[in-house]
Amino acid sequence: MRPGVAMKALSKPKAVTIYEVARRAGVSIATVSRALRDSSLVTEATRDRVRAAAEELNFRPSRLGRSLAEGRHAANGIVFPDLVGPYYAEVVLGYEEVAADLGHSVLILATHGRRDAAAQVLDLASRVDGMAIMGNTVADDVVHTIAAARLPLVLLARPPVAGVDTIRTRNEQTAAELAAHLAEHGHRRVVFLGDPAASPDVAGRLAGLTAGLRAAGLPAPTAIPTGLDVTSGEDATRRLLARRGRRPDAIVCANDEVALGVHLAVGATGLHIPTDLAVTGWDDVFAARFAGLTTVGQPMRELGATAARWLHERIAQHQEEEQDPPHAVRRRVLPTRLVVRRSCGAHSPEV
Amino acid sequence: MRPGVAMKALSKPKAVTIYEVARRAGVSIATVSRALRDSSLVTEATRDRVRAAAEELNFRPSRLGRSLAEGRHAANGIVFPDLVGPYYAEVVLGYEEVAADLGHSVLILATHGRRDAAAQVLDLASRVDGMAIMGNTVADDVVHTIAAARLPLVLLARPPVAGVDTIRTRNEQTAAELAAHLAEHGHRRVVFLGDPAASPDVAGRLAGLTAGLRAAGLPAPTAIPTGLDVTSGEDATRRLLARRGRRPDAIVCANDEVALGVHLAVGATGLHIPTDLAVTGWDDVFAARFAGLTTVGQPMRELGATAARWLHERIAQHQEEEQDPPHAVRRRVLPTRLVVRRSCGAHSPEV
DNA sequence: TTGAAAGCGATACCAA
DNA sequence: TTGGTATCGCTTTCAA
Repeated sequence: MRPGVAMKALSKPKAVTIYEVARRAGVSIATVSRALRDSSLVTEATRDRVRAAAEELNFRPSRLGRSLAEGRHAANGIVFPDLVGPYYAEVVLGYEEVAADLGHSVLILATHGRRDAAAQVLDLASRVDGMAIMGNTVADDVVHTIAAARLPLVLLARPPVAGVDTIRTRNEQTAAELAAHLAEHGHRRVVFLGDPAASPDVAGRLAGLTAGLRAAGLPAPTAIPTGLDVTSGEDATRRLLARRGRRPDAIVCANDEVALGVHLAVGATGLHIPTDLAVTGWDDVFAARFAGLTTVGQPMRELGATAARWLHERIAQHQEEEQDPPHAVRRRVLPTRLVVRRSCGAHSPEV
Repeated sequence: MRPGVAMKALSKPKAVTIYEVARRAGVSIATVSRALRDSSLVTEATRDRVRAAAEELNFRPSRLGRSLAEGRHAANGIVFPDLVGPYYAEVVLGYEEVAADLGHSVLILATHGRRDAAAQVLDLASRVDGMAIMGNTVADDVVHTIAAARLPLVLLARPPVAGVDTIRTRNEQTAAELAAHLAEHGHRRVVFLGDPAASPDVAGRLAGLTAGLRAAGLPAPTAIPTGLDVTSGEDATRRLLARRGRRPDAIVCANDEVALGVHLAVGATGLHIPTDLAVTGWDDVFAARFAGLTTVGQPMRELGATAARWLHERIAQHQEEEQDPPHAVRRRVLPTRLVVRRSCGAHSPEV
């Protein structure tokens, strides 16, 4: 035994290819390919022989070779701002589950507000047969670029772009309901915590709130731009309560984490929710239930699942159809529902 | 204008390839490749010409072509059971963030307890340069198969496998601390809600609890196999409280969702936590704070981040090094910490 | 500095 | 039914 040779043999482990299987089975690579893909064009005997050879060599076909030849990735992607908080995780979960069932691998990309997000999204585009893009992740021109390249696309929780499917959840209308509810409970001075510029959803909620308050004969809410996490909610609340002048009697938050931050900060001051101050959130995250937070529930799982389903259809159409007229652009707004708990001053025992 | 031709032109949109860029720029494809990848082997003039041509044609290099030629995917994967609950989402987030920073795309795969999980994982293996596998997703033999194929691998929250890196969080020791804490508060009759067979983590927690109680001179806990979600916790609690005989005075749960389920079910009976019954969870999810739940915090983000970092190192080593001796197998157990809140009977004002 | 051509690992067409 | 071979789109020697 020559040690030098043994050493060499271990370096750069090459994967087993279809050629080796062919040689071992004594057939051509074409036959191997057919045998392994259950083509009816091979004798049972040959197929078994090939199978055995593949088995012995522990052959796993290269995805790259396959995809290049087939002209498809059998994978698709989803782009979201971040995975912090339950909201995006739920959407991604709904997406992954459906996509996997439909035979696609799933690539995820969290942009984290990075400046080079566009480049990352473009890179992702080169790895998939289609992708879903959520909220405020990339600018419209990037979406246009990708759409122009004819990559199947679905937009989530984002303003529509011409020619591209879009799914959103209802913001304005339910926010108006929330406003009406607050008005009924006698709240007059309403503050909104959230940055409408940060996300289309937030903007919609503020718009609906404003409209709802107006309809109840109340003044527009004071909007205070705030991040979407707990800490932002706490900080904003501390600043707000430290201000001189009349205290607001209701704080409507852009999402539940902010509202829970408010909850914590208010608790620390000795003020009581909802007696001294009403607080509401949005999303109905798991924790909202335990904090008794009035909020708005939205079908996050379904949002992701629908996106995956639509995307699948677009991809299938893209790959199969020869004639051009693609079916009409789809738009859908999923319903949301007001979830009343203690924090808004209601006295229903609902939990 | 001939409509027929125009129609035809629209079907099967072919992507722009390097050949067209080459033709347009009046150079060879080799030069295009070099120019676009900032090789020092091209004149500035040529490079600019190529760049311009690429720009005009809106050329995006094919990932498949590139990867096939380079022999790497520039992508890696993470396998987890599900994305339900905050735990896995956090781990995946930590993973994605680091992996993206290191230039890898991320493929996710939730096995959802499917029977064909092994096949899915094997498929994933053919799409990545390395992968992280969490908890109870696939059997050890699948892990062995993948490891044998020399695909870089990191195991998460899972018993070690020979030759493969593993990262876990501390279970036994902290569970024993928890037991001691409960004993101090005078709890004697302890029930454990969770299925040790379901996950190595759960088994570790039960083992630590048992050891801790024994050390305090108390009998072993009664273990009731339970799922890991809220509903399972509620159901188990209802059954437990309906049983005749002495009620337990502490329920230790395998994770926070179960504990919060207990919380809800107990609340519905009119019993009071912690006066009538102590309850503890595990994970310190966001909601635990608002439910006043005593639990154990673990660094989920860091778990994912570390996995991504280790995997990156393994991949780099795998692709670059010629000589064989790979560096030693790594094992790490990340620390966890007891988070005492109201639900265990402590009277600390901590929130 | 540039170009021709040999891979990379499959699929699928066309003959045999 | 099988085999030979072109093809997918790129990277990277090897020559010029």
